[in-house]
Amino acid sequence: MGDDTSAPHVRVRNRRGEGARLRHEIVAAAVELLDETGDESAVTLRSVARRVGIAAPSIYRHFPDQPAVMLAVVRSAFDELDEQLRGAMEAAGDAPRERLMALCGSYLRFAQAHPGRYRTMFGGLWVPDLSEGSVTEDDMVALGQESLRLLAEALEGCVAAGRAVSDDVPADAVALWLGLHGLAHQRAVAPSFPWPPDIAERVIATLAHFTDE
Amino acid sequence: MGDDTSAPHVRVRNRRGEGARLRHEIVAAAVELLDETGDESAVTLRSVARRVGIAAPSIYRHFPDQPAVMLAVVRSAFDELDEQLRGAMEAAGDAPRERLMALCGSYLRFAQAHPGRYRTMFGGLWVPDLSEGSVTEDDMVALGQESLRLLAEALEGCVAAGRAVSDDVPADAVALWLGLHGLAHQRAVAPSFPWPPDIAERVIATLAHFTDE
DNA sequence: TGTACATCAGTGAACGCGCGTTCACTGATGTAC
DNA sequence: TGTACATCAGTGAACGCGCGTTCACTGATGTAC
Repeated sequence: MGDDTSAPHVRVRNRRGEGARLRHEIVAAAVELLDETGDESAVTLRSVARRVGIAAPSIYRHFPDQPAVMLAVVRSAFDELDEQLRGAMEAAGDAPRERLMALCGSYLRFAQAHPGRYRTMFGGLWVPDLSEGSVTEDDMVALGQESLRLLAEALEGCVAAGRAVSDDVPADAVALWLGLHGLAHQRAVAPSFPWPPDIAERVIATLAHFTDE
Repeated sequence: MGDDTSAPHVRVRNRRGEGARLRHEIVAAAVELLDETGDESAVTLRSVARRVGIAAPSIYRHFPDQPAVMLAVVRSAFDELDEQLRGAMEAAGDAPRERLMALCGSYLRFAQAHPGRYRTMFGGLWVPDLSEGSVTEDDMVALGQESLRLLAEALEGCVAAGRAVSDDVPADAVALWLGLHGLAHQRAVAPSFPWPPDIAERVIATLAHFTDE
């Protein structure tokens, strides 16, 4: 398990103009390593290169340095989460409470399906030294914003329809997200904890302030 | 900042029978490094040795290997958290709701005062390869239990006094702890996030299911 | 239609570094007689 | 009271490793004429 010897993997070199494909392969391989090991320090330029089947220096044709690869990994993970959340909301139809529940369920499912990625996205440890290097503060601030926005929107929908109460929707959306995050994160870190079976519903229903009927 | 050259620091060698003192110095230095860098991968045997002012191999007189040092660090962090929580509850007097609020406030304060330590305690990344090495699964299961127990106890006190409602105190205690953890963790990771000023009270009061008056 | 050439994708060898760990050791401190 | 000796706390040099990164390069692919 986690054995690199399984993939000598003769690579076909990309044609001219298609070199950018390698960029995607690099990010995909890094995501694989993250999911398999659950440890961002296992995502090194050399391990990624081995996984892709290229020489390590080839990565420098596509990324300025190692933190840039990690940023691309985290970006793609957030993109995937956002996409999954939007898909779940669309599939849920128009009933506001069901939409919110679908959103929350989808969020938790993402974290359970990809614990290593989730932990890295929100773990804060991959964050590079911002004072130097290729990654800037601006690269990072926007990252978690979209999922929180969707949550606030769904909660607002419930409030508008009288299915939930709130004196401050943005603040309650943050509170709800914190509950989701606490559960998602801790489940990713300690899956063997004796979780109460209804813990997700308990957290969500409470923080959403659903009305009774 | 974070410059090791500042401490050449002539050490006085311990007398016979007092060698165990070095053990505490090692753990304390590791905790310092963790608090300063916020990065558990900065806690290496060599960096700890530099900080203490000893040669790296000296650590092996007191710990079997590197993961054992990390375990000792995390253990001591949990002990400190438990102690702080108990102190806060004692200082809070007998009113159950005030006791619970003091407990939650103390928990959040610990995380804000030591973000690096908090992230490491609950981040799950320092966890060594349990299949080999000196750290066993038993070493780990008990770690977060005590603070959760205190929380359940305080919540039960509120319910018994009619200051909170719950159909399942242990489960609601877990839910409350998840909210606290989500807030504590995310604040440690992203302090620059625009937190609503009353976010802590909002999370706690909601998940505690306080009764109205 | 042929050919010289620029470009592009990727390589192989090497660098210096910090790491965990091992080994045989040193020298001060206490103790048995 | 003196001294030989065991023990204890800690050391210095060395090992092999994987890492990020640099450098000069190779050879296939497309393009200008």
